[in-house]
Amino acid sequence: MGTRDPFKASEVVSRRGGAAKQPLSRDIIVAAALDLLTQEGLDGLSLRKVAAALDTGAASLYAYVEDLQELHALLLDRALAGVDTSRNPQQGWRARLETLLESYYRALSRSPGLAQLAMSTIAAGPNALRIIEALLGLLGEAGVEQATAAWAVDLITLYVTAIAAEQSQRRRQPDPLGTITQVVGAVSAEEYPRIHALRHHLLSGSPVDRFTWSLEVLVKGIVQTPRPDAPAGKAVASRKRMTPARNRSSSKKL
Amino acid sequence: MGTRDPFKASEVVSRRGGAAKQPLSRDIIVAAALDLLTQEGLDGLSLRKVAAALDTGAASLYAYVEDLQELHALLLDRALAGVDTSRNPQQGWRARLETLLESYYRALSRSPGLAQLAMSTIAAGPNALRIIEALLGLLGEAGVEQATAAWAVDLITLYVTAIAAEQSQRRRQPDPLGTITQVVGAVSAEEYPRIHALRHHLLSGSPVDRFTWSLEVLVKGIVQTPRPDAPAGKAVASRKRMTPARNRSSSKKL
DNA sequence: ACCTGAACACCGTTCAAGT
DNA sequence: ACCTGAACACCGTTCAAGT
Repeated sequence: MGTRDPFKASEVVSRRGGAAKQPLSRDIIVAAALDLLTQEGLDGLSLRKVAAALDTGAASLYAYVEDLQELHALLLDRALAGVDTSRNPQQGWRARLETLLESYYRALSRSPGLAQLAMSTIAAGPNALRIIEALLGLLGEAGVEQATAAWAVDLITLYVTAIAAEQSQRRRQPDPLGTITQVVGAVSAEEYPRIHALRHHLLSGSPVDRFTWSLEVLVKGIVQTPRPDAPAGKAVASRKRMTPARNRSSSKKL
Repeated sequence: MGTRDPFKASEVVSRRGGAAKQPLSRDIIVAAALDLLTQEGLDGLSLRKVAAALDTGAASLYAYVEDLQELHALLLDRALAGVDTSRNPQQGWRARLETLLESYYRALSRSPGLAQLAMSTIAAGPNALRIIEALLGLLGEAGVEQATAAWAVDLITLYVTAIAAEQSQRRRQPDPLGTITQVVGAVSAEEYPRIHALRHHLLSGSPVDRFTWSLEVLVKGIVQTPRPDAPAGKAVASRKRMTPARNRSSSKKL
């Protein structure tokens, strides 16, 4: 194990002969970790490797970071820095919502394993808060009651994270035997008639088409589904019978 | 500790003085792993510990299981065995859908870490297929066009898994500093006015209430949102009356 | 065939000791 | 104060050797 590996992979390497090590800092550590995550995926990310990339030992990182878990959280928030929440007043709430969530989705998909990491890390950094704030604003514009919007934000972000995680990892495995494709394609028509009949539909559609469709599902559902305990104030009077938002025809049974 | 006898935690322990080791088998390995997962969570699950519980070395497991990943997949499917897909013809599709998904959700929530595991494991075992098959049937009854139902199943299962994972891990941390509760509760009113204003709403609601609400959102959205490339006109336009999913006589292209 | 101890190449985290 | 080598207690996986 050569300790002096010229394997730095960071900006400041050495000026002349000597090894001019940059001073450690939270920021540099997080940057190196994100680099590593991007290049090697979640499994390739370790404190030891981050330390090695910074030409030090793993123990040194503990002066700046509590934990591997904390590093994960910092990593996630830094990755979310790229999400654009600026308002474009030209567009309606719906278009802006879609733009924002696509940006969110793309940020999580940028590095393999980032979305996976997001599924096991609570996103509560400044960038996550900025995104939530923006979402609340958009849902408000959409006329969603406040208490409902609070839950809706959770639902939406959870879903975007989940779908990014699912797809990031579908990409990890080119086509081993266990893949959905193989299983669904070979399913027995007697045992699972519906899966068999729909096997092509189940696998069809580009990620972006599915994403767009799912978003539409969520938005439509959210706009029409008040929280059970929502104030009966202006929009909804849902106490026992759930009546669709505003005044739709109340015929919808089943 | 000290829940069971010595250390075995499985049926066949020792008959007489000697240590009568049960023969290994896939089934026994998976059972031991599920035990371990239930008792110690995902982080406490390892091939070495499973082997130790079965009084052997980790290497021995490789005769029955390809991989840790494969063990995960087997584990997940075994956990899904408890999901009830039997039809109760007394109830409408909606009630049955809710029952099924609650059962699914509960199965994933039974062991800590199981839902997390599910997020990084493709569920394609017989029990997963059985659940998908049932979901397709229910969506068909709901009048959802077939191609749309195929995508909807993905959306629904992904969501149930994700919310189970989120909550299973919210339970892991009682209340360290980074928790959502702490962050959201202390957010600055100037920087994040909307989060601040809604901070109580954001945290309110029991898991089951949120789950039920989310499900309603999804179902309403799905019923009303055909796939972009779905056959137009024919069946479910937007919210017309549901057809009793009976007359399959008309030409069912695709 | 089935099983296994030992080894290999890794982990996160702690700590006494260095500067 | 900051940094570190070494150690501790773990991992998944492989393999030659045992029965």
